[in-house]
Amino acid sequence: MEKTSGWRGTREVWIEAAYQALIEHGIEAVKVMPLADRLGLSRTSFYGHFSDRKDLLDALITQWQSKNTGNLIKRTEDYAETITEALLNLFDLWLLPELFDSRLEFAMRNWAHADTSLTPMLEEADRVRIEAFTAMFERFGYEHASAGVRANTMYLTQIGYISIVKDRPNEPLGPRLQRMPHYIEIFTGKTVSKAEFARFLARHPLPSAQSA
Amino acid sequence: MEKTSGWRGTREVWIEAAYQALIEHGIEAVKVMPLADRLGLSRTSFYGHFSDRKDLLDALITQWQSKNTGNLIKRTEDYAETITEALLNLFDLWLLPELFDSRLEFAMRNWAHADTSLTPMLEEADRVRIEAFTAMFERFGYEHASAGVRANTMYLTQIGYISIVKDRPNEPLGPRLQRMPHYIEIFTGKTVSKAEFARFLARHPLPSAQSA
DNA sequence: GGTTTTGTCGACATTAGTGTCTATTTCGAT
DNA sequence: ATCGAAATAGACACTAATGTCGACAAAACC
Repeated sequence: MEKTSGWRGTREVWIEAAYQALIEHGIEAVKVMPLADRLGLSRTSFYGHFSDRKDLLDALITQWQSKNTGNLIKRTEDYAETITEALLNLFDLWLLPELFDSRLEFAMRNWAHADTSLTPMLEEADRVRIEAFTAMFERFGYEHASAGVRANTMYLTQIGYISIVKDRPNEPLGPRLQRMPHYIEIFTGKTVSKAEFARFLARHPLPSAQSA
Repeated sequence: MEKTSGWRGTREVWIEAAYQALIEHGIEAVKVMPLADRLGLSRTSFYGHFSDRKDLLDALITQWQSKNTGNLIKRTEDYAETITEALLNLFDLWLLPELFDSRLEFAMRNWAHADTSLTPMLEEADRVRIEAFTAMFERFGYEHASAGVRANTMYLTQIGYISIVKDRPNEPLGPRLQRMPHYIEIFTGKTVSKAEFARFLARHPLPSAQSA
C-alpha cells in the first residue's frame, strides 16, 4: 500500500519524476507544481530538497553528461577485427538504453533550442563524439577526409533517427536489427560477414525469440 | 522612420513575429505578450487579428505544411541523368531556405514533443518524404530494400544535420559544398562526375566568389 | 523517552501569461 | 470633411506557475 503521509519525498524521486517529464514532454513539462501533483506531494516540500527549479534542472544536465558521451567514447575504443565489426559494437549503443539514452539525448537538444546557454555543452559533446568516430574509421585504414564524412554520416543518421522515432518504443526490434547490416554497408562501403552479424544478433535476442 | 502609432499590426506581422520566435527559441517562445513587446504593439490588439493563441499557432503549422514537404516531393521528381545528379538536385533543398526551411522543420519536431497532437502530422510527412526518396532510388535501378535503406540514411542524416546545426548560419558554405559529393558517394555507392559537381557548384555561388 | 534533524504542508506574496470588454484612434472611401 | 470599418490600448478578471515563511509531523539519534 502506498504511503499517503509521512516521508515519501527524496531528492531522487523528484529527479526521477523530472527525468520522466523531460523525456516524455520536454523541458517545459518539468515544473514543480505538476511534478508535485504526479508524486502526490505538496509542491512546497520540493524546496526542502532543492534550492529552486534550476537546481533540479542542473541535476538533469549532470545525468545526461555522465551517461551518453562517456559510454559512446568507450565503445569506439573496443577491440574489433574489422571496421564492420567495430560498427556492430557501436550499434549496441542505439539498442541498449543503459548505454545511450536516446530520449534524453533528444530532449537535451530541444531544451538547448529554448535555452541557448546549453548550446556550448551540446556542441562540445557533438565534437568529441564525431572525433571518436573519425578516429575509429582511421584506425581501420580510412584516410582522414573519408573517415570524417563517414563519421558524420553515421552520427547524423543516429541523431536524425532519435529525432524521428522519439518515444515510440513500438518500433519492432526484428526489422530494425535486420536493417543494421545495410546501414553499416552504406557507412563503411564493406560487407558485414555472416559470422559477425550472427554474433551481433546473439547478444540482442528478440523478446519472444526461440521460446517454445 | 518607423511608425509608433496608428495601424502597424496585421495578421501577417504577427505571424512573421511568431515564426521568428518559433525558429529561434521554440514554440514556448511564441506567446502573445512577448510578441506584442517585440512588435511595439499592445498585446490586446492581437485579438483583433486572431481569435486566440491557438489560431496563431495553426497559422504556423499551415506554413510548414505548405512549404517543406511539397517542394521536397517536387525535387525528387526532377529529371536527372544519373542517381548522383538526382541527389545533387535534391541537395539544393538543404541549401536554399526558400525550398526547404530547416529551422522551421527542427522547431516543428520539437514542438511535437511537447504537444503530441502534432505527432501524426509529422509521422505522415516523414513517411511521404522517405517514400519519395525510395522511389527515386528505385527509378535508378536500386532494388527496393536497398533503395529504402539509402532513402532512410539520406533523410535521417539531413534531419540529424538540422538538429545539430540549428540556427548557426555561421557554418561556412565552401567546406559544406565540398563535403557534399562525399555524402552522395556514401548514399549511392557511386562516384559524382566532375561535370555534375561543376554544374552544382555553378548554381550555388559563394558569397564572395571570384570577385576581384 | 526526549531531542534534533528532516520532511511536509497551508497561507501568503509575486510574476507572467491568457482572454474580454469598452472606449478611442486612425485610415480610407465617399 | 465626415463616416464607418479596422486597429489600438487600457482596465478588468482569471489562471498557472515560482518561491518564502512558519507551524507541525515523522524518523533518527542518543
